Amino acid sequence: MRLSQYFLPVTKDTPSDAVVVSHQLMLRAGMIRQNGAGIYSWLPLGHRVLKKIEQIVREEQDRAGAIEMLMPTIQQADLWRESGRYDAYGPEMLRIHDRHEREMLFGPTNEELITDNFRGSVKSYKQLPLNLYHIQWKFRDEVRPRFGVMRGREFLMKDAYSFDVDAERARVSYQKMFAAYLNTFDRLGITAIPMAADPGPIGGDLSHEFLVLAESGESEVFCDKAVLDVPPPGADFDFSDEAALAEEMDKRTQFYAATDEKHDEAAWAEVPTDRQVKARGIEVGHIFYFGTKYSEPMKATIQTKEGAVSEIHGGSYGIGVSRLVAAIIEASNDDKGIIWPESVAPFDVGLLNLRASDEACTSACEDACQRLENAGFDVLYDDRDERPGGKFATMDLIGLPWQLAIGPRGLKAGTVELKHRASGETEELSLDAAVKKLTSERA
RNA sequence: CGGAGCGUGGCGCAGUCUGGUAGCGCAUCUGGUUUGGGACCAGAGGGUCGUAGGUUCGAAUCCUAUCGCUCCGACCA
Repeated sequence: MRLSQYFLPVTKDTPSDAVVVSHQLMLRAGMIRQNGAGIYSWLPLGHRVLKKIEQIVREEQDRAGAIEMLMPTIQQADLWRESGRYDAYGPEMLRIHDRHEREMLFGPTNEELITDNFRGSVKSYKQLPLNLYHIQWKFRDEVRPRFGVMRGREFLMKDAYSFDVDAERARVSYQKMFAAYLNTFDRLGITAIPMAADPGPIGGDLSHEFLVLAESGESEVFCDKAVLDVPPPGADFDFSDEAALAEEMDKRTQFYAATDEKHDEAAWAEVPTDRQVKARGIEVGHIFYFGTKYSEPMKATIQTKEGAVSEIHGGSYGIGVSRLVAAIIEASNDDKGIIWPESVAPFDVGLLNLRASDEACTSACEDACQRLENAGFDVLYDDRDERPGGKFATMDLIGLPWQLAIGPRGLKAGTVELKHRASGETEELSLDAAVKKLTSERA
């Protein structure tokens, strides 16, 4: 992509409305633009990141056996009446009317809708277990939206819903999502700690929030440092191995980890002092088992092997996709700007033409661009005829993993400048060597 | 919803107290000089001061109402 033909409205000044670093950087890097409180347009650069995160989330859900579908953003009120949540949900749910004065709502979540989809088609235990998910925009009329897309009113969420024949099988479904979440966040380049959460009406131990440690986090968290060192299940993990699934969960839950809501001073005191981590965290995922909470009022039943009619046991599993964009930035930035993990960077390489008015320099850049793109890299090529200073600053701001700068001075010596954004390491090498290095780094 | 603050060109701000019809920096456009880490010179375009009333000869400035945004608190991916 040529920067001269792209839409990347970066700014030097920080908009005064933004107080947290991720919000400031997203505005400055031209990723988002505000429309109203908690409502944002995703500009091209932000959109690319959003889509990359979404894709990783999708791949990991698929790997864990969940099946993607898509439910509408606007729903009829009927189902919510049936579940009893139309009244229970409160003003956070945006209620609207269509032209016939029918009561509608902009979905804040989808338990009702998915349960309705399910009960209409699934009648037998033979069709279980089932885990259906979608990645869709939600709207919650938050009392106080803030921090940019961190707490927006409109936000993109992955929500999965599991259906099982009984509580025991539901536990396995839950553990699959637990493991999938660990892999997902790992691939996104962040450490998200699973923490005991309020289990809701069913009780038990099956509710966890996943939190990324960051100063601007909205929750206070307490955990045993050891939980941070447990490696993720990994790409080879076998989701059909139930013993391994249970173990992945146990490996972490053996250590103390809780948000302020669930904090237990007595248990905390037992954590060795040198391992106590007290910090702030951003909730990026939340999973819970809710049993028959929806299947009961909505009569989502199946026939068991024995021929009995039984309510299914459900769980739901959310990941805040749009929030993750901000969370990743919170976890990875410096005074110059964003530092994207390679997996979610909007482009792989920023190519800087240091002297666009120079024919030799420009043709060298074109050549480099072509070669990198042929090698499968997404390249953002700054081909504008401008002085170099601003180009470097812009590239640092938008935080692409690699910067390749080509100018007449280096060309005379046969070299280009390759900089690794995260480490700041810069080296002068031939274009061939640079392309080779990037290719091998990727592998 | 309770408390605090703010709305002036795309962005950051000054001007408001002490009314006299709008200014600065960045960005943008033109021409020129430049070009290896946010250049310089000259020129130009762009706002009628959130909106609506009111007071006044005259309102960005005073009064009233209203809309919006931000921050702190209670809730959530």
